[in-house]
Amino acid sequence: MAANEEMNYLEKYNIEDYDRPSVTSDIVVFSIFEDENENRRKMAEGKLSILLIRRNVHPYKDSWALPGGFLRKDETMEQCAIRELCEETGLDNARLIQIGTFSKPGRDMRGWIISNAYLAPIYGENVKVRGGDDAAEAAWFELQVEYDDNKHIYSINLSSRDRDDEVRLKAKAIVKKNSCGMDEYEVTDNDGIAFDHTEIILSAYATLRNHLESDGLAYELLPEQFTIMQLQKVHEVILDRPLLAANFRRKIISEIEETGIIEEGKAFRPAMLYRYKGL
Amino acid sequence: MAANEEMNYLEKYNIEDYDRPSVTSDIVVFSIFEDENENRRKMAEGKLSILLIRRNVHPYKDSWALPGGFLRKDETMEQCAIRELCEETGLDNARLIQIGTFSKPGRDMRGWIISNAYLAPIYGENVKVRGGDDAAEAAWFELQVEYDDNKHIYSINLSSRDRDDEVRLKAKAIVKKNSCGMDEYEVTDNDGIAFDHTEIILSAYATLRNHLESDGLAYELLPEQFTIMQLQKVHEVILDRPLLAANFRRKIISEIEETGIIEEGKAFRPAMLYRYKGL
DNA sequence: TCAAAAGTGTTTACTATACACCCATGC
DNA sequence: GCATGGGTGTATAGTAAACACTTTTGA
Repeated sequence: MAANEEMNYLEKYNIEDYDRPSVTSDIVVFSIFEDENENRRKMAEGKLSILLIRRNVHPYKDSWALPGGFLRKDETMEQCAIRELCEETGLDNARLIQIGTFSKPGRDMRGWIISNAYLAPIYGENVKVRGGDDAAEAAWFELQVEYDDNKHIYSINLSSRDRDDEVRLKAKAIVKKNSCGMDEYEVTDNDGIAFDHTEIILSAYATLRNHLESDGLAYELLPEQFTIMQLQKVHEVILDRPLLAANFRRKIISEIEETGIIEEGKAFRPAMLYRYKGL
Repeated sequence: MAANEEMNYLEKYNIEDYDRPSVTSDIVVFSIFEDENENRRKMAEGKLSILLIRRNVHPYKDSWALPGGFLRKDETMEQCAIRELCEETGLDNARLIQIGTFSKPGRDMRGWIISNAYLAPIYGENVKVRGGDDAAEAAWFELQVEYDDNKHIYSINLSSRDRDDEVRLKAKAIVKKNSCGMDEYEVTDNDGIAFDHTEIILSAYATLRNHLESDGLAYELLPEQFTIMQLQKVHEVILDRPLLAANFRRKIISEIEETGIIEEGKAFRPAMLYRYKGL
């Protein structure tokens, strides 16, 4: 009886009667690339970078944007993000962390479009990036974030890697608590970053820093086998401060294990390679 | 020129061409209610409770569900959640924490509907709850969550407060890591909880525990002025373990301040009332 | 007087931090 | 030899946990 009634109801129910938004995922793909090394005695420094695509369609044609795309009917939000990430990088086993929902009315001039944003830390050394259908090209940008503690202003600088013509993008944003106590970024200056992607990048950066130690994200940015110093450099680049090697070793030694393999070819004492125990 | 070209493009662009989901917010409203006190010498114990509504429309007619509703064109996702919370409780200044996106195909038999879920810890002592348009009634349910460490199974028990006929809801779920390393709940048993709301409640509970200390959520569950022991009871109920009063006091004393007012009327030494300094 | 919370003091263990020191390597 | 990272030891400071003890209240 009740089941019958329910079936009747569902048949009459037409979801088209209500206004609906388009839903997208945007992904902030992080990777760390080693600089060219001028001094053989020193370890290479790394730069935190994110993947951007240059749009070849309107709106924001020729601007740089985060990779992402529309949610399809047969997939979850995460699967959508994984699919987009895979289209862009070929990687299909990355870890994704949800950053939040971006839904401010007017954020996309094409209409009512909301975005669920994710971050994906990857080891990008061997990854070939390629643009999707609405992108002319994809490129890595070194990310530099500065924070003015007094004015609560974040400045971000992005500069392209591996391109003949260097591209530089800049933006500034003020952090505020919104009406329900969440951090929110209000962009005040923007040079070359499409949509509200500055806010998404800043949120992703904050989430990456917060989840770095508690969630083992640093290991995603390294190959499966790595030295402790490589792991330390990842932490240093993301936390943006130097760490003491002796203390760092003791702190993380319990969550990694020796591979037995010893690194060769460096102009200093060779190090053991470790792997993540996976908590 | 370029601006003109962009305008032309946007005019031709028809967002209706693409398939779109309906988007809702669901809110897990937490509150702690003191039990009746049989012993005047003891402080009342509290029970963690959540707010559910009984659906009076299909699907899941007569089942209990989380309050929530459809996203409107002129609001953000958070504003949608605030609006729904206000409709249900009259509160318009609660803190909301985003739990995540629930988007599994088929999660709602009415069609393609995805949900962004939030949690809202509130001080509910004086709040009158009422159902919205698709709800026959709203009621508080005491929430009890148990975890089997070996089998990775969560059991949740909900039992109604302040109702003539006691309602009991139950469910079990297995925790797994999904393909991108996030925790996911797979419901194995369910008695009376609508949609995938068991998963949402479990995610909310985990988020509440995780953010309790780092984010000052405990203060949302108390009136503006409170004793340290009241604050400790909130922590104890949520973390589900006893704490030592002497240590707890020292741990949180730096984030609260004295009001100067001293509690009266208890059958034991009166306590200072404090307020949250707000980090 | 008594039970229970309010509040202080103290001991012990653990963790974070800083730094001194030796080792191993390629140039 | 020497600069640099690899790795160990150790002293100090701060925090967390456990517990003993005194104070204050209403019944």
